[in-house]
Amino acid sequence: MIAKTKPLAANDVASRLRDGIRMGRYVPGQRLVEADIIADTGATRSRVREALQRLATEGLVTIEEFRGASVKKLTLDEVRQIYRARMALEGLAAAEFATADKPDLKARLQAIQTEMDSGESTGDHEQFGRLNTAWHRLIIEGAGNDYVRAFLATLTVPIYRLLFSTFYNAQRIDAANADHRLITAAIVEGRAEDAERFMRAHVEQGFHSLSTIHSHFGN
Amino acid sequence: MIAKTKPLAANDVASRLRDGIRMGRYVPGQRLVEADIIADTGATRSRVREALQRLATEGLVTIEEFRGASVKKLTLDEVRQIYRARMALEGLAAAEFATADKPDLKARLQAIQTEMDSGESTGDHEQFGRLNTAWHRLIIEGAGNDYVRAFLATLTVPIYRLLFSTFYNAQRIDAANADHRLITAAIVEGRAEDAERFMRAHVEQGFHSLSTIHSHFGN
DNA sequence: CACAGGCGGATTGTCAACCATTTCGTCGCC
DNA sequence: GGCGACGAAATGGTTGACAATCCGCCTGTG
Repeated sequence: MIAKTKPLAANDVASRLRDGIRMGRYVPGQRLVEADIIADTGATRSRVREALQRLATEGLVTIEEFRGASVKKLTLDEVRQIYRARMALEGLAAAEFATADKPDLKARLQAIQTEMDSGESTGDHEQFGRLNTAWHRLIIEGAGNDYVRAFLATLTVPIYRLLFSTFYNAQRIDAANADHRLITAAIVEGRAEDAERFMRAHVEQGFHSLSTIHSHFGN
Repeated sequence: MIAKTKPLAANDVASRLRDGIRMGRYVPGQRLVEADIIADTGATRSRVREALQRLATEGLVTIEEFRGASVKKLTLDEVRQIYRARMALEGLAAAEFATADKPDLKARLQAIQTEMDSGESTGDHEQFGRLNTAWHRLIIEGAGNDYVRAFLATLTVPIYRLLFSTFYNAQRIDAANADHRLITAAIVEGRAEDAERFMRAHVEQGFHSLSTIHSHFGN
């Protein structure tokens, strides 16, 4: 990479805002005022506007005419739709990864799995959350489908905080890890159909656990 | 719609370019010069640039630094990835439509089906192409999942011309329509699993028919 | 005191002009 | 004919300005 002294490219501003939304620094419904972002990032207005446009096409923020950008609020039904799409796409990814001939990636998946197993009942939800995202991301990478990867990336961002909130229950962690074990084994052993079926069930289960907690879903 | 005297919004410019790419007015690899688009559409440069940026994030065009935008060339492997993603998402859409309680939409699907059946062996590939797109689009709409709809929209645009090229074979039309009949029946009768399985097989078959013709796939 | 209406600051939408940087064809020279 | 410099063309990006709109606040009236 090149170390530029330039202020900030539009991509950087977009990434920064994306992270801010993912990490909960910006809450749903909050307005993203151009001038504030300029003050924060030092980017020019055109850059900021371009970044906001990009986030809007990703569905992360909504732009209303003369009202500007605000972090998109998710309906429960929209969360459901996201999970259905994830079900189909991550299921596909698991199946493709299983049939792919990528021993090194499969070894890494197995490594993450054993790490999750070892720290399973410690109840460290933060560590499990990290391993969980790494596990999912590795499967997506293993599928080798860039379109699927891009779609899933945009699907995962708006529900990132919600994902973590489900793991505050130790029982849920154990259940999720049991799913993970099944899926990891199926992928490593090349059983594509099993991998897909288990992954779909896993994602669906994730939505059910989530919808029982659904607290914030503004209107 | 509102009849504005304004020149052209960025969205309009993007749609126009999208249609141009879909219809083959712009061929893969062709450069999209800002000044030409300005002359064509009457939009300002900022609009045009914004539109091109948007198309770039959609993956329709590639932007190289100081070289500008050009219509993206698709590798055969990329086409395969698109079809795999379509398989998963349209399969999901068929299943969701089957379980949904939308009698009017299902009736419209049946209507399109009978129209396709009636004109099946006439070999009118253009009409079949139109009905085919209407059929697929209706199923996506029937699923009621906006994320899936958006993803499939961006997936379908770059392969639109290729879709039509497979229908220049009357035999292929008959085979495709046989698939359609199975899927339509499954959706109308609410058999979600069948609808999904048949739709996945249908999309996969579409890729196979296409890959036997693969002539243009620059590099 | 309640409320309708207007006023002005704040924010966004849009454009035009400007300059730097790079690409690429062309022309002259060897 | 080949090669290098030059300049037009195209893009990347910034700045400033102005219009349109929203929203809080203030005032006048009943």
